[in-house]
Amino acid sequence: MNKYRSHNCNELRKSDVGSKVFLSGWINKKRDHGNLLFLDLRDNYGITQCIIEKENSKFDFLEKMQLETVIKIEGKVVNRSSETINKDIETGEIEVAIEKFEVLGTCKELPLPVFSNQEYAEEIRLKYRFLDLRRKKIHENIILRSKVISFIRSEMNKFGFLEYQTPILTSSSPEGARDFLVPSRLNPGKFYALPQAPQQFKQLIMVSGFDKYFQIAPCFRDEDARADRSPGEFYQLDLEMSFVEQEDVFNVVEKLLVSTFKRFSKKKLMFDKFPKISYADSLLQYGSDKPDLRNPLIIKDITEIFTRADVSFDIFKKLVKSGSRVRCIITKDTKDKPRSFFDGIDKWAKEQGASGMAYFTFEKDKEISGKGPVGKFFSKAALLELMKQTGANVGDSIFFACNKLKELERITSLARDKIAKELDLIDDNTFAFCWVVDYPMFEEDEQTKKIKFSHNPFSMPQGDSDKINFDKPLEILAYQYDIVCNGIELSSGAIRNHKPDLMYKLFSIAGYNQKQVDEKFSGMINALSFGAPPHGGIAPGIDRIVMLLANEKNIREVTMFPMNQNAQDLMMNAPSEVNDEQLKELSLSLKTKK
RNA sequence: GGGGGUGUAGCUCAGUUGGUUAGAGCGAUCGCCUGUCACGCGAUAGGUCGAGGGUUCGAGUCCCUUCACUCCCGCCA
Repeated sequence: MNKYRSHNCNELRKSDVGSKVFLSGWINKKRDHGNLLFLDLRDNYGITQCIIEKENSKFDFLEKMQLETVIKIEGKVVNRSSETINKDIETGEIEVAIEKFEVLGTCKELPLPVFSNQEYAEEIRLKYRFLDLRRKKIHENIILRSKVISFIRSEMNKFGFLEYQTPILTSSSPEGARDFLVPSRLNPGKFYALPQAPQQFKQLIMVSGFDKYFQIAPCFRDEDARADRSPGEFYQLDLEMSFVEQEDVFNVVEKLLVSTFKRFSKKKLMFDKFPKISYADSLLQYGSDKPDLRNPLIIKDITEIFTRADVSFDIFKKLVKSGSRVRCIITKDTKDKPRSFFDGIDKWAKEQGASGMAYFTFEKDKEISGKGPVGKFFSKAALLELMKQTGANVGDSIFFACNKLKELERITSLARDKIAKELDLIDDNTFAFCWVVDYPMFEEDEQTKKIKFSHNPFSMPQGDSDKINFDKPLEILAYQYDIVCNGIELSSGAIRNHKPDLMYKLFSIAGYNQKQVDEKFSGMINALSFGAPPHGGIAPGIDRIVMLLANEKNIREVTMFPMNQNAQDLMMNAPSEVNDEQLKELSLSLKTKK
């Protein structure tokens, strides 16, 4: 038995009554009755109520003790009478009668209370993160994160994957996010970059013949933060496999995510076998490549209707003639919804920067009619055709918008979400995973109109490499895929291009000549020409998985020591200035000096 | 880089149309209280109303500038 405790604060039960124990922990809460003091002692494991009476010579001293002081108490476990049992804590049937105690760590007046369910400003939570982390909810989130990570490690091992570390100091890459740079002392004027992901290394691990790799890998990207995106660093379950097709990667990841989510959440899984949706279909049906499949609403393209002579909705007809499209969302059996519901959506759409959402409800008295402000513009035949194309029935309503494709996708995607929330169609107690597949290899840069890689330049294009039509690069699809859960992008991956010739060809379309590719990706391209196996992988985001499991909307709630939005660590004061000596060693001088 | 929100006691917040001495709960300090588990009761202390400037007889409140935090857009293969 060690000198601090015989038991932890969640261990004592009725069967321990009568035994003498030592407990150490934090004073979570005191309830002072003047001649009788209740003191809740807390540690990582739980809470034990301790009591002391006036007769004890230590009473006055203990009565004055600050909350969050760390103490060791010595005493006897006693039974609680039935009416004083606390069912909310696991040790609630007993309490410890304090005989002696000792202060192990004093505590100043608290800048933020630990025992409270109040919300605090993040600034103060991050500055005193060690106090914040004592609080129940976040303490449990961090423990959950640890358990999820160990579970994933053990599952991956069971699947035959081995974990390998890859360098943290590596080279800057031209594609993707902004790099964090680290100046080299031994190589003046040169810089390392922190890896945005171990992308090239994991492929090199495959070329090195290791077959199945994984790593809980830190990734560093110098981009602006969001609620679900830490500035600076985050973690991925990075994995890669040799001699595999897309389907092999899917099988591993599906098994892993299903077992992880079933183990760590009570929510239902909508699919054990994740549906696959092509990128093109996803944009059409959901307006986004991150579809929330809990939402049953589907977007349909009804542009053709607006070319009919018996449709007189002239504003839309004119826009359609100049290249805009019309897309709609059907809501089931909404004929009795109040006018305010429909106008609310229209008003909301305008607030989102759209020109609004038109709507009407399909009604039938003797004949089909469209009830609503713009229903009158459609003939009976047009209405019937519209119902046929969209699957709408009498009593259903239609919301539609007209715009250029990209903007139309944006607004219908938002509307799909908004309408579903208004109608309460999304089951918050469900996880709906899906694969988004068949991403295009290239896309056109909106500003420069140049062709660029749409995702990962190392992805394998689909089809026989002899037969790919390189003259129409925007039509080339890649074996590139994403996992989406409840509208959140969890990860993306690909079957990689392991053929150097094909790689040069694809890079040339994106504007890199052979020499540039050799320079920028020397490690990779060199390796691929020495017998590279076909391989592929994926990298699910650990932080977002834990967010979903912990039901948190903010990534900082599942991160132990996060930085704030300006990428500062308020507790450690990072980043900080360095002295001239350090700069000199690194051959650096600062342009801006305060 | 741009847009929105917030900023008042250690913490969480209220503060009316611009009006005289800026409030509450929790916490702190002191006192009372032997069965609480958000214990209860009483008292006391605690404020550069984020900062600076302006309008006004008078500003927490209105205007301008600025700072911090946060959410979003851009960005993030």
